[in-house]
Amino acid sequence: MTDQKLAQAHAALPINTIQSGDCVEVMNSLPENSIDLIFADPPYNLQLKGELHRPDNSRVDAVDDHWDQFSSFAAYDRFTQDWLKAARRLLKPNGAIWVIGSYHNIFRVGSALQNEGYWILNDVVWRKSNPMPNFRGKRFTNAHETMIWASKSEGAKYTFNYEALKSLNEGIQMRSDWVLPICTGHERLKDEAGDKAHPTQKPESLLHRIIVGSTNPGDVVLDPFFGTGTTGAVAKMLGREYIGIEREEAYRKVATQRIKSVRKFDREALRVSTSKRAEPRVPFGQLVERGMLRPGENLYSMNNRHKAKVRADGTLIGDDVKGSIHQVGAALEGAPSCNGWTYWSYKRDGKMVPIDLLRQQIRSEMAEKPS
Amino acid sequence: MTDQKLAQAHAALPINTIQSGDCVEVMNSLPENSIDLIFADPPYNLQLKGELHRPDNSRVDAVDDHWDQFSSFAAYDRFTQDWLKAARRLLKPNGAIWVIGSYHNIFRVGSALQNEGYWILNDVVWRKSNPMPNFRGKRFTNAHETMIWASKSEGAKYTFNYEALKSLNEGIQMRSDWVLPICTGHERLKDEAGDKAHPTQKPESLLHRIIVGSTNPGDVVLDPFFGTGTTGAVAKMLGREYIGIEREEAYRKVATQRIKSVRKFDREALRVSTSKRAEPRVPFGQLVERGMLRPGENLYSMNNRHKAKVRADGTLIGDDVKGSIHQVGAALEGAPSCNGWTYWSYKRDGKMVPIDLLRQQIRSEMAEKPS
DNA sequence: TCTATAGTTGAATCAACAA
DNA sequence: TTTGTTGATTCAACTATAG
Repeated sequence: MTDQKLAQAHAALPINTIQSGDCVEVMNSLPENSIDLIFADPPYNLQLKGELHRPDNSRVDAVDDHWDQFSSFAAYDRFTQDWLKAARRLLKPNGAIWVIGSYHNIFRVGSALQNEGYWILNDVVWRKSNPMPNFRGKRFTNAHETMIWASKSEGAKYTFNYEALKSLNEGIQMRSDWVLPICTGHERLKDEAGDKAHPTQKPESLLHRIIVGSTNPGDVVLDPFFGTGTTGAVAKMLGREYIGIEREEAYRKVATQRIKSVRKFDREALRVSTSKRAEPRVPFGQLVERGMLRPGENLYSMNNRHKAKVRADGTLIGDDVKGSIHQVGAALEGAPSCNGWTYWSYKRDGKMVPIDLLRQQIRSEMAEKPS
Repeated sequence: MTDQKLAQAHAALPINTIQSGDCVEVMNSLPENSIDLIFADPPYNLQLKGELHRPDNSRVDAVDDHWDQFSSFAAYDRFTQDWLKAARRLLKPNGAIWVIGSYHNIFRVGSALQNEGYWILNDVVWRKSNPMPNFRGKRFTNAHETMIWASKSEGAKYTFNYEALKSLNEGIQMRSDWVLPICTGHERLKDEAGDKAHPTQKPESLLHRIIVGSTNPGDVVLDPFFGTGTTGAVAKMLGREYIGIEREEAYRKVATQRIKSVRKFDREALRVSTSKRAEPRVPFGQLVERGMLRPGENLYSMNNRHKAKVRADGTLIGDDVKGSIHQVGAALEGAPSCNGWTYWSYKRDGKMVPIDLLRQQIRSEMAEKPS
């Protein structure tokens, strides 16, 4: 499309503004088939009950905002269907949508997307490198969120910048799981009181990948739950146009200020923080789970003076001691610490084999196809 | 539960067998509230040709002859609702279910779970270390599958072997993303022709983690889509009982053969790390009764900022506060709660000794001579 | 200016038991 | 069923302070 035609098409749209009001009403007021990409971070309907404290007795600041309250799944489903319908009307035939959520809501969202005629292209998992732990030890650390990427309909020619994503990933095809840190530090916006401006601000790195991967420069990106405007900020950096919709004035204010201070990237700045991968940590338990060592099997110390039995949970049990490979090794040697990986061997065909060889085997498998 | 009672409860169940037939029919023929864990890997090919059947064994309306998205989803939803309903009837009140799927079906499954009254505990991502690449470069490498872990209902006391899973992960709390390789090599079962016996055989490592984490030895694990019996094989290894249901005779045959050759791990190897919660409760007053602490003696807080006096009835009295070791600790710290066992120390020979050591002493005496 | 240590925080459906 | 008591439980980053 020429610049002139592009300008014409954009003229009917409130490009690079934040609209106030209900997202469905605002979306219905915009022209159909006009948007290239929609990114949506809808309320998750967390349904939190009481308070939660950390083991040090500090209180967890929960997401208890009014906008996350729904009376039932049915009410949440109606809300979801309404905004997805309005969003789909806006999308160009070859446009696409990304929606992010957690297990509280993502299954409702995914079903609604399918029901409304969207065509799911991938679900992508955001694996958080620094999630909040499960303080009471009652469940798994909630260490990821799920994003759904869908085209307007089956067979649509959606945008996918395969090579750009591949180069973002050190030359390897981008996978459906992305390891990225949560939004903290200077990136996390604060209000006048110094508290977080928004309870669920998303990291720019996430939007960077999405916008680079599924739009081209000049495309229009709409975010119906704009919040503090991460979508707008990243879109502007990357030379895309944005339209935000946000009900809360406080959020609109913060977002406006934020985006104003964003500069469009020059080519040089377009590099992405590619954190160097450390050697992946391999838990000993994985050798057991994967059947490389069998529960009940004996391990033998390097000096052949001690032995210990492997248990199903990846701990060892020796004479009067049990614990990790490191703990048991240290206890048997009367040493303050011990590297269990180099201390223990197992027997195969009458020969002693260091368990560290098994770790190396796992590491080499992981190294072939990193994230 | 005693061994005798366990045997009685199991008598009504076809323990350690593979039932043939439609999973809904078979499940409805089993006694309610009898199963500890259900693992399900349901079919998820929505375009599949007539594989879906209702409880009455009638085929779900043709998906292949007149392709229609909505009727296809509706049919899959009915199928899902039917088997989830039958499964929930079977579960003990504190039982749990795991279901695995991909973006094609997992959103339907997750919504159905919530609609049927299950309570989602986590969604867990299986991050494949060696997935098949996306050859055409049109989407992201599909590098994960999603599992949903749910209890029978909200508030149920599901089994979660927190410490065992933490041990499997080298002492760090297990996260909701699991990095495990797909099933290949010797583990991948072949048919007579040398082709893979089943298209979606799951790795044993996956089931190892699930069964160690959410069952105890002797528990009954049911798999309504048994396939080549990974669930049964791992359950047997880990000293759990299994019930498989499978329509296809070819799969039943492979699974039977496979499970026969599996050896159960020895008893000691099956014992896993347990949490402190499982240890017997010791009233603080017992330390006073036994003369380990004298009435009138002072206890000192961990941070050495507070002290309190022990009274003959096992309560403490500090400045303006009296009550249990926990209540006084909480009051002095201005905290909502406090674990008095780890908060207080006493003095012996000029040194501070945590009172928790005295509790451990009592516990070890109890272990020697169980009442 | 650097290093070491202590403190803070993040979309969270986060207890069990006895009276 | 409700209420009160006991007591178990955290990981990675970033920020602020002290030395």
